[in-house]
Amino acid sequence: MRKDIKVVFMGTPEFACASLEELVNSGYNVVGCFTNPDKQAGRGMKLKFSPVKEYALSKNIPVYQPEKIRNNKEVIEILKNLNPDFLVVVAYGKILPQEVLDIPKYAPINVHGSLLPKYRGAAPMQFALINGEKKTGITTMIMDAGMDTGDMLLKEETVITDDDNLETLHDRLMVIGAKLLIKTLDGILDGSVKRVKQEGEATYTKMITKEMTKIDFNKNAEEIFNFVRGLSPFPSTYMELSNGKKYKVFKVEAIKDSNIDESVECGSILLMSKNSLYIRCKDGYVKILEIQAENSKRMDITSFLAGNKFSIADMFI
RNA sequence: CGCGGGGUAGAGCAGUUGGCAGCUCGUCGGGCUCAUAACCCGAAGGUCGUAAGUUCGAGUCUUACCCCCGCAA
Repeated sequence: MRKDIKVVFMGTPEFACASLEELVNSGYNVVGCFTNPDKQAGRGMKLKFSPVKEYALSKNIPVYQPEKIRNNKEVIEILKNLNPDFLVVVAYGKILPQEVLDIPKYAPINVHGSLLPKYRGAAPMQFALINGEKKTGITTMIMDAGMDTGDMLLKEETVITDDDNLETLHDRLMVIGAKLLIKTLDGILDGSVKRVKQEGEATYTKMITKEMTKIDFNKNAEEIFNFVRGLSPFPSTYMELSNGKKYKVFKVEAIKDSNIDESVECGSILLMSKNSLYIRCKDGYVKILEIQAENSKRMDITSFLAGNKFSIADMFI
C-alpha cells in the first residue's frame, strides 16, 4: 500500500533527515530528495553534504540541489516528471511557489516545530524556549503560499521542562515530527485526517542571527536562563567582558534575590570561588554553569576556573 | 591552499634569554569540626603529542608527521 505512494521529500538539516528516514523505513516510495546545495563549511572550508543528502545517497534516492526553485523551469519539469502523490517539506530553507505546491496529487505537507498558529517562521523551537513556554509541539499542515499559514492536519504536544534546552527539545520534536508525518500521510490516505483552519493569535519568529545572541544582564534571571537554554548548544549565547573578550555560555542557573545589593551594577561579578561564578542581573543573579572561552573548548565552570581567573572587578557589558 | 589557537599530572592552566617540571582543582591519607563541592596539614601522580635534528644540556630552538579546538560558513 504505502509502497505505491510516491513521495518527493524536501529538507536539509538533521531535523528533516529524521522524517525522511521514517518515510523510507515505513515503506513509502521516496522517489526524489531536494536539499540545499553543498556548501563549504567547517575547518578547511571543505564541501559538506547536508544530512538529507548523505542519507538519500545511502539509499540510492535521486538528489536534487537547485540554487533556486522559483521561476526555475527545469526544476519544475523534474518535479512534474517525478509525478509525486505527496510533497513533504521539512526545514528545507526555501519558500516554495504555488506552482510547485500544486504538483503533488494529494497535497504538499509540511512538518513544523510548534503548535500553530503560534511560532510560525524560522526558529519556532528557539523562541518557545526563550519565551518560557511550558509546552510546545509539532503541527503538520497542508502548505499554502504563506509562511506557515496552511490548514493544519495533526498536532502533538510536548511539555517543556526546566531541564530542556534547544538540543533536547530539538531531538524530541525531531522524533515526534517524523512519527506524526507518517500518521498524517496515512490519515490522508484513509480519509481519517481532516484539515483545520489556523485560528487564534498567530506569532512569527525571526531567524536567529549572531547579533541577537549576546546576554543582556539587565534582564531578569529567569529571562536570561530561558535565553541561554533556547540557544544552547547552537548557536549559543555569549557574554562580553569590558576588555572585549567574549565567552560563550551554554548553561546557567537563575537565582532570584529580592535582597540583592542595588549598588552593584548589572553584569558585575558578585562572587567567584573555585567552582562557581555569580553575575548580577536585574532581579537577582545568574550562576554560570557551562562556559567556553575564545579558542578554547566548552567546559563546566569548575574546570574553567581551575585555570582561568576573572578579576572580581571585571564586568560583563 | 579561508583565518586563527593548542597538545605539559585525572581536569583546567603556567613555564621568562635553552639550565632541578610548576600552579589551582581533584584524588588518596591524616587533622579539625560551625563547617554544604567552600577549614588546616601531608602524600601520590608527568617518556612535556610522535619522530628526527642542533646542543655539554631541549617543555623551550629547527624540520616533518599525527591529533584536538575556535572563527567563519
